[in-house]
Amino acid sequence: VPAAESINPAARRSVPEATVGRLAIYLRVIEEYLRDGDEVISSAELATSCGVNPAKLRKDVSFVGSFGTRGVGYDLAVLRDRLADALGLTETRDVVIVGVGNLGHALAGYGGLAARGFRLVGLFDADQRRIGERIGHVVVQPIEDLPRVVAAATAPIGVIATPATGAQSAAQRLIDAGVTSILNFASTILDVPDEIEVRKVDLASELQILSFRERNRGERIADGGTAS
Amino acid sequence: VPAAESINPAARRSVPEATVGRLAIYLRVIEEYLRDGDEVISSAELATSCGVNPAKLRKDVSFVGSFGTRGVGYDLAVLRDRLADALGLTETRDVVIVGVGNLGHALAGYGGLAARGFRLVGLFDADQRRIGERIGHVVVQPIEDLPRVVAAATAPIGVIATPATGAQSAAQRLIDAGVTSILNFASTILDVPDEIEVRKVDLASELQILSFRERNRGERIADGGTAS
DNA sequence: TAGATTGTTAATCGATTAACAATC
DNA sequence: TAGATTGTTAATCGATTAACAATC
Repeated sequence: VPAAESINPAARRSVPEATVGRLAIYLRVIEEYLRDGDEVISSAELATSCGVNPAKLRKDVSFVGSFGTRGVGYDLAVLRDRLADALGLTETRDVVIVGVGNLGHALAGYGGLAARGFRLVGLFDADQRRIGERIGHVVVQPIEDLPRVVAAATAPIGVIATPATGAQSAAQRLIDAGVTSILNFASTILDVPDEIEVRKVDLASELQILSFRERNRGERIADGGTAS
Repeated sequence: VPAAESINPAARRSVPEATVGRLAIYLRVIEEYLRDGDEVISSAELATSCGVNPAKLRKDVSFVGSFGTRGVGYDLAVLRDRLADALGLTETRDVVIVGVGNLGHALAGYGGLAARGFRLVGLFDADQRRIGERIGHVVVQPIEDLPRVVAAATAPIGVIATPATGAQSAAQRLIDAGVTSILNFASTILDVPDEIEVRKVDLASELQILSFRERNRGERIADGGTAS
């Protein structure tokens, strides 16, 4: 008897973190198949293209719903729409970037943002000399203008692309302005309140992990094999 | 009776993937404490600074060895040396970057590389117009020169910073040249042989994960809380 | 009906963490 | 000796995957 539990709305199964990341990958690969004119795909084929186990793919998709056809596969257009919906890509999300050095420039010019429903609404730098520069259709503003831009945007995500020394201060300014989700490219652990969501991308750490694996080749006992 | 197992060298416990990533973080934070002139630290304090559970930190460190002092803590200099050693940072690792657009520029100019024992030995681009440009002390070369540079380097890590359309071809060139570890910034799943190690950093995916979390605030049932 | 493939259950595997004996 | 903190065990938790009933 499954009982009460399934009635409680708070118990609705939340999508695991790892699954969310993979759904984004599935979505991108699905779009490639659609561009090629395909209409239906099996979990086996899609999983191969995404570099995952078919069972894992089906399980991941099942968190969003069940809209495949047994004996046939998934309708690619339906799958795309449902995943995009689940990932919140039907509405545009605003993004502000703090720090307009090399990395900030790269992020600001990254076409993938707009392609996936993100809109860059602000570029900020503490360095006077960078103020006024135009990147794409956005002009670099002084960091003091951050609160005004955040207030005008709808729940923007803050991206920190400053040097490590400026990262904590950038985070504080973002939080004070009302930002609750931060993507941190600086190699610093940010000290933030619990309710602020932070993700960290650390280039040097990624290289260190690769470096470690290389050194330990062969020492490994049957590992999971993170293929691409 | 623990027996034979502990004798078999292949059974030597390998360091888990997730642990390797955190060791790199611990190392960076330890270096900050050393700069401040500190000499000893408890797992509790270091764990707080790194945003992890003290038990997890001790467990992670124990994969590398046991060199703390009960009742006292860890000697910071010893801990740094052992972690750096375990992560293979005592010897310099060579790095080549394929694709010198905005992101390639950012990576080439990233000071954190040299600071953590990585040496940029080659910059390559398929676009004629970019050949010859000097970034730092490295000059951009035509992609055809890749094999020669890789052959001269010691097991370099290949970084792909091309647009998505050029990523698979870049990967193939790297592999043909003899590279076995690849860090992929392009938003494409690379099709590579099993023995090639690939890590993927996808900016848009990171934003999508943040975006998803934001949308589902409150729906979550007591989650792990990935603090900073 | 026979063949194929999903959706889901249950088993497995690995990672996190509480707890505590060891020991400084 | 008393207090502190490590190193490690064992329990918990969550994620992966094999397997198969459901069903097109």
